[in-house]
Amino acid sequence: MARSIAAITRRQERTALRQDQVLDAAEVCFRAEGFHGASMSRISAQAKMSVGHIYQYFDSKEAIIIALCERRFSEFERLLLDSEREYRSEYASLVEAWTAHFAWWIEPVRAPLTLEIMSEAGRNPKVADVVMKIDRRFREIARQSLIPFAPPLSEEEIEDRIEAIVMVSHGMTSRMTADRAANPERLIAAFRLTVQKLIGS
Amino acid sequence: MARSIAAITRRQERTALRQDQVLDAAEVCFRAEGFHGASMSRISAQAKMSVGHIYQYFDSKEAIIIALCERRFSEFERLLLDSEREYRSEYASLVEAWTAHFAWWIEPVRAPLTLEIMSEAGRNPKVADVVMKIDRRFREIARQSLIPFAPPLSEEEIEDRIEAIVMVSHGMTSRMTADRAANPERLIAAFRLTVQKLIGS
Amino acid sequence: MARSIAAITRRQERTALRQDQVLDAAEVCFRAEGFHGASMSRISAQAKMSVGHIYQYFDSKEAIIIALCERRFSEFERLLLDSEREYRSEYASLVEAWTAHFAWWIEPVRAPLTLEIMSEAGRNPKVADVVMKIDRRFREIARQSLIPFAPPLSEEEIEDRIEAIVMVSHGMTSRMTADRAANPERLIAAFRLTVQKLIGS
Amino acid sequence: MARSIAAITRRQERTALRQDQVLDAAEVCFRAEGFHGASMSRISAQAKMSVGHIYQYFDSKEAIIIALCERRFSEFERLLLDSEREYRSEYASLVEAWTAHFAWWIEPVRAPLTLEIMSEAGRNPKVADVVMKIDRRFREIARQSLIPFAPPLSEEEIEDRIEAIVMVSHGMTSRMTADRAANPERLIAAFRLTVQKLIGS
DNA sequence: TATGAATGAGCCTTCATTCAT
DNA sequence: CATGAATGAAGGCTCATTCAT
Repeated sequence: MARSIAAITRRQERTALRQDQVLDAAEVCFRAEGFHGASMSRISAQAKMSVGHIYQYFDSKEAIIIALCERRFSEFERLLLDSEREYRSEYASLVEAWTAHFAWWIEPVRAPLTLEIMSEAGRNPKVADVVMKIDRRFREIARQSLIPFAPPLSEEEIEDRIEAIVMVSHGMTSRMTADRAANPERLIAAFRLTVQKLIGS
Repeated sequence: MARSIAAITRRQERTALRQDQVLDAAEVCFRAEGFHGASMSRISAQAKMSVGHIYQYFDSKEAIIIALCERRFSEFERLLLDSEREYRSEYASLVEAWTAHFAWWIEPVRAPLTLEIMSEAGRNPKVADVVMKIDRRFREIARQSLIPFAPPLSEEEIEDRIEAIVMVSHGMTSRMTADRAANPERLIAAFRLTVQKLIGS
Repeated sequence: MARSIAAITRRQERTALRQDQVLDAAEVCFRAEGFHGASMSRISAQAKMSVGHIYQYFDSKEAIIIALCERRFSEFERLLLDSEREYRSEYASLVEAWTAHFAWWIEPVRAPLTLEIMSEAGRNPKVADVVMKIDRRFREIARQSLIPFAPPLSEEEIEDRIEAIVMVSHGMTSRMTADRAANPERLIAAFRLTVQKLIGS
Repeated sequence: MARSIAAITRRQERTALRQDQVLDAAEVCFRAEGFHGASMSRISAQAKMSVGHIYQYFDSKEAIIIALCERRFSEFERLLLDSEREYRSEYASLVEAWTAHFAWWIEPVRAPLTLEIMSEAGRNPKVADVVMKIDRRFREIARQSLIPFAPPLSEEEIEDRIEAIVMVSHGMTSRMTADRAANPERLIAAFRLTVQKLIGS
């Protein structure tokens, strides 16, 4: 029995490993060719697995897309939670924490796929759901961080500020992707400035 | 002779008409399925033209994509130029003018395709070129509008502000596309707030 | 009435002119791309006529192919007849006359299309008919030229020699086309040698 | 391990089998419609394989054409080598050996495709390369066979004779293809006559 | 006479997915 | 568990031909 449980666990681990192997490959392909441009056969080559084998871990190409979105956002969520504890209700610290988070988003290997996800969310409800989930999650956390500054701010003012920050962060991703010449540091500087202005006293 | 000139003119008009007919159809299809998801045969059905006929006006599907990007951006440029004259160096007027412009961007029929364009720009240099052109154009205009506020602002501070505004505007498009539940008015309110904070005294 | 006849004549001349214009263009295109590879639209561009206009002179692309074959062979026939009178029953003169004729065939602009015609004749009965006609015509003439040498040759021996000469001439065309490095003069030398050996005493 | 090797071998055999299946079908189609007239879908029907499957064995239609040329010529080369040993420096034997070889070429299922290959070689460098290779190969062998007759012949005279023989052989193919009424035996008789005259004492 | 706009069938190729091994 | 052979629909694009002007 105990042995059987161990076996099951081992199997699950292997499955998780294989899935990541596929997702890593898919990420590379999707980044280079987009969701529609990438092909299962190229993904399988990149993953060094046979096509048939991939279908043992994912029902369809779309399932890979969804899983990739989820993985992407759960990484971000982990990042968010890790640093949440360190937030103090100090203005400077908050600005820096957010700046750091969104710097993560625009790392050149990340931005293009994120944008592809947002674009796909406009057509594919499943993708839209994943996006909406992380969006809500981030706003909760952001709200908690902003409440210490609340006294002078109405609830609505807080929401506007959060929306604004979400928008700039999306915008960074977009600029980073669309403009080969974009300078990440400049984008981050502009981001920091915006956040400062928005939550500054 | 006069007749021949008239004939040529008429032909040019018809060509322009047909091209627009294709671009309109392509816009609908691309919005619904993305650049790569849409098929020439569906575009041709939407345009009520035969596939072959479309190829008399555009060399390839990619050429349609490029033309669509250009059309999109030239509309925006016209909007920009039309209102440029009305800018006064009044703070309120400037904020409102910009808010109006970017409200144009996020009209629900427009945003998804814009995001698709940005995403495609990350892979397709030709699309990236078109995007870069309009980006530069907008920044020039924005710079002129911001100069009256310049005294207290260094050149670098102006550039940061422009970059920030560009980012929020991209972010509006992204949010509008990815979040079916997004409320345009809220997005615009957040946009206005950000601009106010950024160029406010 | 007389005027009407003149008008008709003029029209016929114009028609012939136009047809040649098309055939010249088709020859260029067919040489470069083969019968199937060449397109009516490219032929029309080369001919500096509209597609529709071409269809006023030829019923179909196939009709152009047939007409081209006929023109090719009637040129050759004219060449043949022109020099027939000069044949004397002298051995040297005959060899030289034939060598000259077949040198005409392998001029680099001519050979590839001839081979294409032979290949097409294998599938297209109409083309085969044209080929057969010129073949018969040539053999008649050749037979007349060989009769002076007849005394020592049986009818069958004459036919074998003619067949052999026809074959070498086809072979020149094939070699000239398929081997970019082929040296026309060497081919002609080999042709002359063969003819000498065949009809030599 | 042994099993794995056996498996690999079996796979290779199957691959070779499938490739031949495709080449056989392509040969039938190309013979009937030419390289450019034949369609992949018709080839796939003839091969009783799906189109997609064919593309697992050949990169493109052109690759099939090339492979077919190579197969054709390697069959001929094998024929050549097989009988090379039997050559004796006897005149009669040589004439008969060559006659037999070239009789192989003009078998009715073979000639049309050979001619198509020669025609295609005029446009397609890859095909031209294959043709040139077999041509060189044949000439080497022919040269060796002729050397015993060399004493009275200069090197140049040998080359002329070889060229002549090559030409007649191409010519047989051309005649066989273009003239439905051509009698193979007559063509072979004419071929034999030519060879006799050329290498006869 | 002359144009080229218009058609849609057909081209080569690639695709996501299934299944025998 | 793992492979890749197999499918055939669908992809972008070109074609010969017709016809309104």
